[in-house]
Amino acid sequence: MLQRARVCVEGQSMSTQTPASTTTDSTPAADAGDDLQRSGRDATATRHALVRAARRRFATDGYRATTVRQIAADAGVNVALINRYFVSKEGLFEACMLRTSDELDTQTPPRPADVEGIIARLVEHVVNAPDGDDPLQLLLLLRSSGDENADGIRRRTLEHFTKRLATAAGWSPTDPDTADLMLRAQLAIATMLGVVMLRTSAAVQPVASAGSDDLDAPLGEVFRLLLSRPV
Amino acid sequence: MLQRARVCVEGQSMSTQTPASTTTDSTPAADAGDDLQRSGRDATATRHALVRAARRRFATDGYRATTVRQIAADAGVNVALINRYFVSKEGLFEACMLRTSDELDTQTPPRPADVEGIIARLVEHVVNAPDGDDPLQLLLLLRSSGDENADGIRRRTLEHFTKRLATAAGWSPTDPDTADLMLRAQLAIATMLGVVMLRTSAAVQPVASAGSDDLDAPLGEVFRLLLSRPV
DNA sequence: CTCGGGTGTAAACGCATGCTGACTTATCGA
DNA sequence: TCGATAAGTCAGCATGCGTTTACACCCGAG
Repeated sequence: MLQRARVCVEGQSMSTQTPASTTTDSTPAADAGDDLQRSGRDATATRHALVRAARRRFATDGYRATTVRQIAADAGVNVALINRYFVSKEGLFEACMLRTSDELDTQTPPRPADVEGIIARLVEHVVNAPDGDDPLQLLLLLRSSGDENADGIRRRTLEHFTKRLATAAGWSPTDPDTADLMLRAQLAIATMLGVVMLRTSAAVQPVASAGSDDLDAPLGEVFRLLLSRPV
Repeated sequence: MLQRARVCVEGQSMSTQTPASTTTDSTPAADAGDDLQRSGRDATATRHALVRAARRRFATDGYRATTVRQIAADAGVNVALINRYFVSKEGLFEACMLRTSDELDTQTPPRPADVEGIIARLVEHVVNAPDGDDPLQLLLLLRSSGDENADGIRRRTLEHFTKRLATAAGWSPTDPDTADLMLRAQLAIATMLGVVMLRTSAAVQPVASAGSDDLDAPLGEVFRLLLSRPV
């Protein structure tokens, strides 16, 4: 190892970030080449830019098809910095996965339950797939790096997300009546992932060009069927 | 191009195939290394073995992560024969995709409708995912090679499958009451793909180890909700 | 027998990839 | 002001990839 080798998630802990970067959060940015012309010399911003670019590339193109040079170019950063800050390509992927895991955590409630609200948010995620970064992070959960570490994180993230969703829908480890909610919540997640996949990666019609008006109703039905308790 | 460059699907048109190959069809064969110790000198059998091995590799590991040497080793065949018979790795992928497209075609009825029967078959496909070759071919539909040709075939296959399923469920291009069935059929396909993905690629619990008893009911509900006309 | 084409083999080529180590440049406290 | 250290740059290495080329083998037709 070189020096200290800090493979951190650099998530909610950073505060003084993004200098000279106008597109910080939820701007569309359909083109892959933003983050350019940064006024360097800011390690935190550099790491952030790398993770941002990497998440997009990994999610859309997959792990193997993405090259570190592409990521570095997208982030407007020298290639060697990937190895400096994340040790390896796989370390960067792991950081992306951890970040997605954290974001997913903050977006799903820990314990209580408001099934209709949850359903609405799930649908929103799927529908907004082509734009923004939020739905792409879902596709990241389907991408395998082939490495034990990163894929373990991926599996645990999906299982944790499942438990969160099932809990929000009323699952309880003690109540045998809610035992199947775990599996049902996971089927809902599988549906989400499948739809996002078809919409973005494969661009299959008609679902790829379907809007909120077309998708809200059937998706809501499916999620309601899976997550609402039959009283 | 070298000589004639026949990139054929070699599907239903071959009859005198598989000499000295005991495991021809639906044997489990969870290990990746069958097809070995072939008694060479049979181009048809060689092509068949290559496609068989390639489909498994492409479906499980993805296009980029699969190497031609792996495929050749799985098929018990020299690497150069891939280029001889399929011109390139991408040509082999295209042949795999075409074969999947054809098999999917023969398995879905062309016009009539027996929704319950269709649903039962869809569920069967998903549940049997870890074993056999049938469900793996579904994952192939999610894999992108990055090439225009193969990915076009993939998109068209998915769209054709959508139309088949919607038609079987009662969709008619003239009847406006059935207009949304197209999208609903595609959501059903997305659900299938998502579940198979979670079961095989990510091995996420509890869906990965769920059996027919656990999956039949909720999956049937979802497919029925999406495909059955509300009278 | 011999010839020729179909089949399989072995070795290597060119290239792109991930990664490394030595170097330069900016930043900031003493 | 100045040097120590962090931040970034550059050229190149080693490897694995897809592909190609040249060669050996088998077998039926003439």
